[in-house]
Formats: sequence, structure tokens, C-alpha cells
Amino acid sequence: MAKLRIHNTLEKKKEDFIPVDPNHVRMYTCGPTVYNYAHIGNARPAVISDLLVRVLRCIYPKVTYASNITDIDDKIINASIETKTPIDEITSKFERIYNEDMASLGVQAPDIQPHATDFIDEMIGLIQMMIDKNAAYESEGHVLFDVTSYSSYGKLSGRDLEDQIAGSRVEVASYKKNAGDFVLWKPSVDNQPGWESPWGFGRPGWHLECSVMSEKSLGLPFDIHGGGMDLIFPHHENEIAQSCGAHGEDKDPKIFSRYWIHNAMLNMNGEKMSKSLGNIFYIRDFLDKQPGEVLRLALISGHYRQPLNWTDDTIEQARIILDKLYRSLKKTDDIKVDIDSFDNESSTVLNALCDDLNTSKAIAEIIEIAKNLSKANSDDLKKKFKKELLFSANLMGILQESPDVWLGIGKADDNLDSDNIEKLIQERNEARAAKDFQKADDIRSQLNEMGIEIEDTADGTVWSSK
RNA sequence: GGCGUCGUGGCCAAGUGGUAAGGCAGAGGUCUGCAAAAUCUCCAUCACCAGUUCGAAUCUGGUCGACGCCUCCA
Repeated sequence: MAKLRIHNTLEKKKEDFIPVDPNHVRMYTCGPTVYNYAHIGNARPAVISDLLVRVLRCIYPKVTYASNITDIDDKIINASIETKTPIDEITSKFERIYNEDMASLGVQAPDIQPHATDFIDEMIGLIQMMIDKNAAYESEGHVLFDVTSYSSYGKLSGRDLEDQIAGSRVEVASYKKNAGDFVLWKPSVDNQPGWESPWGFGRPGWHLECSVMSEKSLGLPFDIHGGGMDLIFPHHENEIAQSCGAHGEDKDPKIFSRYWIHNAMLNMNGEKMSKSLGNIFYIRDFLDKQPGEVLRLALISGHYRQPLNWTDDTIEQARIILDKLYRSLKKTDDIKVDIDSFDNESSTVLNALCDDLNTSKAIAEIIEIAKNLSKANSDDLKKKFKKELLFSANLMGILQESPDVWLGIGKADDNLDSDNIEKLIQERNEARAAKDFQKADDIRSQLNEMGIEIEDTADGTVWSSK
């Protein structure tokens, strides 16, 4: 069986992946706060997680993947005030858009997609458990987590509490016992949304929801927890502390999640993506110009733990590679294969992905397979390589279109007349047969001006719109 | 101030102790009336310096440079 190795942030090294239960692997990835359009940076963890889930499904009989929707948060409240739109209108709209955008990137829907607001009771319950075990305390209407109650605090992020406090730029709130304590529950005032709780009307702190939803969705301990590197501290560190605190564990973070994977950030032309720089790239805008698969391949063109610099070139190169793969597939349109009969063990792509998601290597391998397919000179070989190509593509979540559609073959825009195109091609071929190459070339340039490219193949002339 | 990451050919990007994958671009060849596609060949000693080693892009120390987190953030 293929062996998966992944880099575990908790141990800061690449490890063999050993599931809690080999018959049922469970994974959680922090999902979006739905208050705006999803940008390209939001897509990276989703695509990487999706890829890992696909690999896991290849190896293990059952995989449950949960990823949440955060639908209560100060950012949402602010967006609601700014746009004078009810909160649930904002959250339902942007959740729908997020899911649509991810789908177009080939991200399979999570098995479970819990909403924070559906777990308020459970969050209150978890806080109560922390209070009962002296891991949390109430103060000035807030409930706070006491970081001194958890001895491994800082293990995930490699931080030392004392150092943090010394260099901190944030003033310590009056209601905190320790500077590092963080909010579990905070009061809601005026028109802020909230729920009744033993500590008054309020709402949960940011980190609490993921502790609750991951546990309720998957049970503890589960196998893998993912997210962006910027979440390591404080979000994930605090999730661990809360879950351990609630369950009376004061040391071992692995009673929560065994492995933690984190993707590096994405830069826009070398700069951090941020509102102030005005370089936020929304997936929506991109999808108007390029198919989702291009974006997906571009996102996995580099290793997930390396920063990815997003430029026009990144996109262009992904497009070129996909065109090449689709062309090799097009060449063997007539060959029918049964992918299910493919032997996973021999997959070079699966092997590459099993090595901590070495996507660059996987891409190199799939190009190699396509090359083999193009060169194949017998039906047996064509079958063999096509099967391997399709299996690999499915694993990577690409080549889901039909080659004809992708390459624009025989497809005219509304303002193009395909009958006319066919007629011109026929005329050109007659000219070619009569060795009137001047006329043939004239017709080609005429078609070119119409935005039509033609290609003479062994099976006749194929045209596609640019 | 603390923690951490990175620096591989013109560009993108793997490799992390045994002599530099892959893609793009470029050069040349095959095929084609031409073109396109396909295919073949060629194209780097791994920021710098000093060590460890039979052997280093890969380990250690230092220098320079880029960047992230510590505050909402994927």
C-alpha cells in the first residue's frame, strides 16, 4: 500500500502518517469567515486539503473530511453595519459564493460543513467544562482561557509565553489574569448579535468554534488538522489549549489532533496580499477569464509549505501545461479505458503526492505520462497510459473537462458561423489538393482573423476558436 | 525584541549527504506543401565565505539579501 508522509507542524518534521483508525481517517480544515468574496489566498488551503483528502481516499477505505463555515464573527458584524445588510443575508450569500468558487476549482465538498451558529450550545458546554477544570475563568462579563493551566501552550507555534509578553505590542486588557489569556466568551452590547449564556448575553471568541466543530464532527482525537500558516498562532495554538483544557489534559496536544498541516501564504507579484495594497485577487474575477482548473494547477505548481508568488506567468504556465495534457488526451479520444482497474501501487503521481504532497513532482510525472501517451504506437500502450493519465488527473483534480470543450474544438462563439468556417476549411483543403498553396494560406489567414485556428492532422483539419 | 522560513539556469520550480527532476523561454533536428501539434538533442554546480566529510545544493558556523508570524488575516 502507498505510504503517506506529511510534515507535522507539531513535530516540525516530516513523519509517516499513522491514522488513529486505519479504517476511518478523519481530517478537519479551518474554513472561511463568510463576509466577502473568496480570494485566491482562501483557495490555497481548500485546494491543498482537497488534494490531501483525495490521496487519503486512495489509500484508506473511509475518510471523513470536515471544514467549517464561520458565520459569526466581528468581521461579519462590521460588514453588516457598513453595508446595512442583515448578518444572515451576508453569510448565506458569501457561503454560497465560496462553495461555488471552490467547486469550480475542483474542490470536492467536505463530507461535513458545520456552521458556527449551529453549535452555540456546544460551545457554551465546552466553556463550562473548561471552567469546571480550572482552565478558564469569568471576569468582567468575559470568560477567558487561563494559559497557565496548559503546560504545552506554545508547542505548536514554538513560542515561549514569557518572550511573547516581553515583545508584545498589545496592551493587556484589565480583565486578563495573564497576558496570554484569550477570550472564550465575550459580552454583546447594543445591537451586536448574541446568545444567552451562564455568563450573560454574548457571543463566542474566535478560536472556540473550531474546537467544538471539529470534535463534534469527527470525535477526538482525529488525524489531521489543516489551515494557513498564519493560523498557527494564535488560532490553532488556542484550539489545542481549549480542547485539552476542556478534557482535563494539561500536556499532550495529540488528544486533539495528531497531525497539523499548514500551507504557506500567497503573494501577489512579490507583495503580501492585503486590502491596503489593493491587490486582493478574488476568485470570481479570475474565473471570468480562465477555467478553474488553471487556477487549481497554478495553486499547486509549487510546494504547499513554500510561499507562492502569484503572477500572470504562474497562471500562463498552468494553462500551457493543461493544454498539453488535454491535447494528448484528445489524440486518444477513441480509446476507452476503465480507470477503476488501475493499479494504484504503480502510480508515480500518487507516489509523489504521498511524499508530503510533492505537487511539483506530481506535475512532472503527469507530463511524463502524457508524453508516453502521445508516443504510444499500439492500442495496448495507449490504453495503459491513458488509464494512468486519467487516474493521475483524477487524483490531482484536473482534466475533468472533455478535451474538445477545453481546446475549443469545433466550438464557435455566438458571433461566429460554424457552417461558414467548415465551408472555408473545405475550400482550403480543395486548394491544397490542387497544390494551390497560396490560396490555402490566404484562407488560413482569413480564418485567423476570425479568431479561428486550424490544424491539419492525420484525421483531417481540426479548428478551434481562440 | 521574540519565533520561524527562504535564497537552485533568462523565468517558474523539485531535490536536502553520493555527484543538479520537470515546465516555460531560447538554439538546432525530424515530421508537415506551409503552419500548428508531436518528438529528439543542447542549455546551471545550487547567494557568499569558512568548516565537517572520501564526498555537500543538501550538515555546522558566519556574512549578505528576501519574507512570514507575534494584531484581523488562508
